[in-house]
Amino acid sequence: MSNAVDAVFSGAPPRSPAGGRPPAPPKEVRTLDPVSEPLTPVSRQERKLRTRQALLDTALDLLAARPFASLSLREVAKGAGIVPTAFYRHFASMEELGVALVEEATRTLRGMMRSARTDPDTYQDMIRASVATVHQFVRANEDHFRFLTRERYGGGPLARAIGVELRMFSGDLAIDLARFAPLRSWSTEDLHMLADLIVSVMLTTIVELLEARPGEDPKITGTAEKRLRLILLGVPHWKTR
Amino acid sequence: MSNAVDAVFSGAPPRSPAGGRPPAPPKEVRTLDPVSEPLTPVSRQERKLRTRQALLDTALDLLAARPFASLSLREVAKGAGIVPTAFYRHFASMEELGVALVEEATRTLRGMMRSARTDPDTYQDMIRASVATVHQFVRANEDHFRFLTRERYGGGPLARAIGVELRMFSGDLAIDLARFAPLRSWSTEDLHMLADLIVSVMLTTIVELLEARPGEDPKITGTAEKRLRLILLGVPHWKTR
DNA sequence: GGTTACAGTGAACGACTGTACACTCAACAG
DNA sequence: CTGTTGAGTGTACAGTCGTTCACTGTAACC
Repeated sequence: MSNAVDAVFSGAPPRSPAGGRPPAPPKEVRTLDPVSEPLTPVSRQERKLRTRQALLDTALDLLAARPFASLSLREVAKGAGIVPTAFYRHFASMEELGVALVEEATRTLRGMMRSARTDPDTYQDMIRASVATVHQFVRANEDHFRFLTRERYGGGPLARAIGVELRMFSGDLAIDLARFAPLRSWSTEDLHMLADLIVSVMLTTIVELLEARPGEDPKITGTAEKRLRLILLGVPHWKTR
Repeated sequence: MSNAVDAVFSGAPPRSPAGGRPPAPPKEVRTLDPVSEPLTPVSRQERKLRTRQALLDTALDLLAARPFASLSLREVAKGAGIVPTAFYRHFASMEELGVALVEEATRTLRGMMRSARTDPDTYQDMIRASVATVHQFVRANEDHFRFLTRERYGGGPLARAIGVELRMFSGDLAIDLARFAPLRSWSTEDLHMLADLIVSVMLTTIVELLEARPGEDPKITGTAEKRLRLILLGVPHWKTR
C-alpha cells in the first residue's frame, strides 16, 4: 500500500525546519517520509498538488548549495520520493519546474513589497521600516531569496523571467515614490532611475544578508540604511540636465 | 615568450573578434586548432601555454551562454582541440580552471581600475570619465565581465573568489575617495559604505550593458552617470550618526 | 646521438543522465 | 457496482560524464 504518493508531507513546515540554517544540515538528501497521517483521506488532485510541491521544495533545497543548471531531473524526483519518470506528470522538463520556482519566489517578493507599503511619512521612518521589512522577509524565506539572487545573473530563461519581475517591482516602487512631496516634480525617467538605484541597493543588501555569518545582521542592515540615507540626501538638490 | 601575462589588455581587445556579438555565432563549437603556423618553431612550453590558453578561451566562450557549473571537462577539452585526458596536463579539475578564469578576468578588472585613476579634479569629470572607462572596458572584454557578473552570485568557490576580489576593488576605491576634499573628514567606515555603493552601481551598469540590445549603450551610460551624480549630491550634506 | 621528460592519444570503466514504454492500482464518474 | 483515468512504478535504452591506464612521438638535455 503506502506508496510514494503519501510521501508528500501533510501539514508540517514545508521548509526551513524552524530556526534558520546555521548548523548546516549534513548532506541530507531528504527523501521525504512517506508515512504522514492520511487521517483526512486526501483527494486525488490534492495528492498531486502535494507531490508537485514536494518537487519544488526539493529543488529549492538543493539550490541552496548549487546553481539551477546543475540540478538533474532524477535527483529532484528522488528527493521528492517519486521515480524519475513520474516527474513528467508534473512538469514537461526541468526548465518548466524552474519557471514555477520563479513564480513561487516572486510571490514572496511581492509579499515583501506589499508589506513595505505601510506608508510612514518621513524618509527616516521609511528607510528604517523598509530595511527592517527586507531583513525580516529574507530571514523568513532564505531559500526563495537565495534562488532569486543566484539565478538573476545566471543567464538563460530563468534570469530573463526574474529580470522581468524585478522591473515590475522597480516600476511599482517608482509609482510609490512619486507620492512623496520632494519627488513630485521629478520626471518619470528620473523616478525610474531612483527606483532602480534603490532596488539595486536592496538586492545588494539581500545578498549580504544571505552571505552573512551569524551576528552580522545589525551591521548589514545599518549599512543598508546609511546607503539609502545618503541617496535620499541628494534628492532635494537634484536637477535634471 | 608571450605568455598569458601579456594578454592583459595592452591596447587591443584580446577577445571578441571585432564587432561585438550581435549576429549570434550559430552553435559554433570552435575546436581551436592548436597548431597554427609553426613558422616560428614554437618551443615546448610555448605550445603548452597556448593549449592552456585555448582551454581558458573555450571555457569563456561557452560561458557566454551557460553557467560555469554546467560546463563539462570533455566539451572544454574538445573545444580546445585536445582529448579529454590531456586536460589534466593543465588543470587538476574544472574547478581549478575556474580559478584560473577568475584570475584572468580580475586582471582585466584591475586594468579597468588602473585606467580609471586618471584623476580628473571635479565630480562631473570623474563621473563621466569613470562611466566611459567602464563602458569601454566592458565592450572590449564582454566575456570577462559576463563571467564575473554571472558567477559572482552563483555560489560555490568561484563566487567566493570573485567576492574577495571585489572587496579589494572596493577597498582601493575607498582609498582613492579619501583624497577628495569633501570626503576628507569621513570615517573609514563611511568611506567603505560609499565605495561599496559606487561599486554596486557600477556592477548594475555592467550587467545592463551586457544585456543591452544594440544602440542602448548611451541610455545606459547616461543613467549610470545620473545615479552616481545623485549619490555624490548627497555627500556634502552627509553626517554620520 | 642516445636518453629522458612530457603533452597528447585512444580504449575502457562505472556512474549518472533524460526519456520511452508497458505496467499497476486506487480514486473517481456514471 | 463497473469502467475509466491517471499518478506512480520498473525496466531498458543510448548518451555523456570524470577518470584510469598504457601508449606514442618529439622537443629538450647531457
